[in-house]
Amino acid sequence: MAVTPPQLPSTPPEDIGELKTRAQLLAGRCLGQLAALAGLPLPADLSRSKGLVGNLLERWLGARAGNRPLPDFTHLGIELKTLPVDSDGKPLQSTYVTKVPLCDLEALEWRTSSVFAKLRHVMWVPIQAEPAVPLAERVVGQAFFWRPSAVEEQLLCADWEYHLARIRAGDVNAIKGSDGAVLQVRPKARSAETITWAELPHQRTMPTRPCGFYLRPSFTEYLVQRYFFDAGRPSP
DNA sequence: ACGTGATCATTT
DNA sequence: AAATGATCACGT
Repeated sequence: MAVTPPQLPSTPPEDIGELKTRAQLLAGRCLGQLAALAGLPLPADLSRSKGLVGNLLERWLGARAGNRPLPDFTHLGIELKTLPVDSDGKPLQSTYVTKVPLCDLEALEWRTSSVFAKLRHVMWVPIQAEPAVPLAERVVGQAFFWRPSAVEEQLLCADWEYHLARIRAGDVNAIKGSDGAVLQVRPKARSAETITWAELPHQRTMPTRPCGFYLRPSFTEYLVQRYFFDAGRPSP
């Protein structure tokens, strides 16, 4: 049977089934082919195009959340994340989630937070990302869907609450990348000199480094392992 | 200027 | 080698 090249969708997927169908057509294809079919040039490397792979997959899957702090497939409540992996399926980078909030801090709650909104339902798309492989030859993997289990949500929530407590206390500039078991707070800005203002409770404000929440590679590695190597196994 | 898409590059 | 802190491009 002839292999039909996929076509760029013009509309978001109507349901998760359509999203899975689109992803299935991309699995096993290389970035060079997908970029060419989309009419986009591929640079030699990602040093000046760090978001290129994510943006390319957004186009191929019909994601349209723009830069809003909402899931990519807004009507489905599903967030798209590409996951750079090596040949063993091990993540090579942390995963950016969303900006760390610096205003209306009193009212924030885990269940209504941007982190929870983004991670409640994630479509992970592994992408071959070893630097030795030319960008155009890197292969798109099998996508998988993840909803945090009760235990996983508790891990995320505990880190989020811990970070928020420090932010509310005015200690955001003291948070280190080593803080948090699965969810980190790290700089997220144009440069180290970029400054924004945190609106702390009781109308205090303070100059602050813009930061983002990130998932540690060890956490996403666990998700990959669970999905691809533990699926369907009987419980002990 | 800010948030999302992330990876880069230096330190540990 | 892994992790942390720094950085690049794009759309709005």
